Amino acid sequence: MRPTRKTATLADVAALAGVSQQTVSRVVNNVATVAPRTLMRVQAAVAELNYVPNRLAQGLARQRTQSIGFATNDISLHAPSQLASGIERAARSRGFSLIVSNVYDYGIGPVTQAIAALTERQVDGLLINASLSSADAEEIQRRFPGVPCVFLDLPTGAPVHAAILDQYHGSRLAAAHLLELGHTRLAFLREPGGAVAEHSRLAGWQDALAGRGLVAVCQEEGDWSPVSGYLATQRLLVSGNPFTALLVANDQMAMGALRALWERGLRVPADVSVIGYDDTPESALLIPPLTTVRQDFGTLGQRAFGHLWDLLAEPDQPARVTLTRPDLIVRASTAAPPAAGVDRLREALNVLADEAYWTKSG
Amino acid sequence: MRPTRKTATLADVAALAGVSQQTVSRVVNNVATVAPRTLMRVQAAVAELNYVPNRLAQGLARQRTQSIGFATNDISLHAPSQLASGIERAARSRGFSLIVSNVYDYGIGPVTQAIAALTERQVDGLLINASLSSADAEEIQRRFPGVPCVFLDLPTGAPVHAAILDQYHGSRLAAAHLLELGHTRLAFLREPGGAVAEHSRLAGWQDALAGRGLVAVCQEEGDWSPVSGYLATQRLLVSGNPFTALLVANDQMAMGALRALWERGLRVPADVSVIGYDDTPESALLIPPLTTVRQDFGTLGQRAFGHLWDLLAEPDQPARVTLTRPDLIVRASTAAPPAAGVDRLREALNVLADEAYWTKSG
DNA sequence: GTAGAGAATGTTAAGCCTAACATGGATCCG
DNA sequence: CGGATCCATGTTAGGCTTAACATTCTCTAC
Repeated sequence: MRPTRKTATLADVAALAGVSQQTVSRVVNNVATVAPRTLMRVQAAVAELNYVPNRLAQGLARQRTQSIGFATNDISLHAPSQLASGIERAARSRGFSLIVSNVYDYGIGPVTQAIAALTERQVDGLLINASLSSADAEEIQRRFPGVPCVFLDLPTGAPVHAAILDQYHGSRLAAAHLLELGHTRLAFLREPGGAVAEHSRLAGWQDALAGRGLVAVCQEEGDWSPVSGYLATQRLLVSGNPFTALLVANDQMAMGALRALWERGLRVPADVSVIGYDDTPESALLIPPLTTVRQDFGTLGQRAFGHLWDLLAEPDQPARVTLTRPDLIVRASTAAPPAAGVDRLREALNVLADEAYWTKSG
Repeated sequence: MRPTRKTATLADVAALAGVSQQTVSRVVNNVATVAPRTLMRVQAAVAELNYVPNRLAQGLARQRTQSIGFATNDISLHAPSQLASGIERAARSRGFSLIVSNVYDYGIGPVTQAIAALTERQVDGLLINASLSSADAEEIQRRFPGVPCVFLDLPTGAPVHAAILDQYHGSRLAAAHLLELGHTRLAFLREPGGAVAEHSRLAGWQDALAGRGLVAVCQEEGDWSPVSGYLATQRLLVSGNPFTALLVANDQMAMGALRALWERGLRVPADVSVIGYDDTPESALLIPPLTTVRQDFGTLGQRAFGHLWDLLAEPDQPARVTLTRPDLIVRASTAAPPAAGVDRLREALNVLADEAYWTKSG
């Protein structure tokens, strides 16, 4: 056994104070009554030895670790890092620690892996922020029985505990705004993997358009990064399907889009309207300020922890979904379509529109 | 005692396989030789019961938890979240988990608090990303003896283990670039708390200017956010001290600065040069693309974990600092000062320059 | 004066795992 | 054939804490 025992244990404190370990435990946890004299002696000993309970041993004995796991898409991204911050704040204020486990790929497998790393550590509960279908979420619940889970990115109707932003609603809002302005030729710059998730931002756009009998004139996929938005927009511009409005799955990609349009000499919103998603701190200061859908991930994180907290107290309650509806923030990047229609765009791009597709969707 | 024992333990596996716990432990940890027949029986039992070792118990027995703590400034910010991502990746690939603890304020107190939440959990080591002086770092080492620490934001000469970006060097680079272009009237938009840290970005600017006998024409402080950069730039513009170049402590604030200048009708870089710091994914796509200092926090995070990993294997090695020098990325937001000097700026702002200050610093 | 209640404290046995030592058998050698 | 050696496995004693029960002591009430 390693002899380098550096931190004091209950036994040390008990010996110094001349009481049993249990009494010290009672003092430290402030439980049951301890005689005032004893209390003082013990507190003095605790202070002198600088005693701090070992949470590992505590966890083993109590079968509660006061820690929660956060399995998330790459935490360096906007949403996950905001969430993490909110969760950590709420967790620590109640004595909980946060263990983070990145999900490195799409699909249920990588999520399960990430969660396994957390449950091994006996976390009391899980917060899961990964793009999952309703069925995936249920499968995960089954795979880790007895571990309270709150999901953060799910279809609204999933039969599990969830604290979610109604992204579908938000993206419908965005699309509706453009439709109301009179746009009929819309392009999508969708999120990665969005095509498969029924609650994706893409889905909201599609359904809003479908309500008017429209489909996207063209669409491309990005990876959330500004540069992917830039490149995808370039591809959209040369696709031969001119558009007067562009729906983008997040603000960072929208920023790249703004740049790509600017490089082609296209004015936003005079020639093309652009709408983003998230309302990052940058968005209001872009040129032009970006119309977008506001989501407050920090608050969502705190709320999600609150939900999990309830669940820890009463694990068998029926599945409950806390839904937060995002708001549309109308700024200066959207306007009515140009009177000249897509003429200017065509001209700027110097492309011949694909007439067949054109007539069909316009 | 709670009877809801859900996960299998070593004892369960041992009973099923008809061997001792120790033998199961040997199989699971792949240590010492086990007879092939026994091995198979045990593996079958492990698979059947879905046995996974309890890391809490393991940690208690081994006195090693295979977890590390990350004490950091608000993880929702650019640098911390990038760091966290890199650290988590490196850590998990070696079987370590990452516990995150936010530091909610400046100074050594909040850092100590954040760390305490981690050491209670018996983390094997610490990665600390908080703006600290050399003395603070030593104090922290003393406060948590026996816990290997690697610091991520320190003066270069600190006598502790550190993996740092030479921010001082980076900001000197930025200032030198502007000086070479011929600017003599420079303004600073510094980081929060920067005024007190000898290794701050502010310090690099100051020293570079001092090398030419210059001081900043005016300066303001931001909180890293784009909007703070916007507001601070507005204050700079009306301060009565015209400048031809603006040094900003991070790209997000620089973005706000760009906007503020644009609103006043000032062209970048024709009227004012702007230089940022970090090279965020957005920076290359701004209008104009931002000249900045590139820092790769993700890689730094991985490297820092590597450093800590070495330290875990051999805790008593002498303090070592891994220094990474950032690069200046010259894009389109910087150029020679306008021939007309600050006339255009004055005109745009319609202010009377404070002649006293003017003569002194110009 | 003594039963009974209640307060203050102690003792024991977990919680799940590993380290260190112990044992039993097979193998080998002179 | 006895003892040394090695392999495969078991036993015991922790690691640090808490839960559950046990004990002692002091009051109170009849």
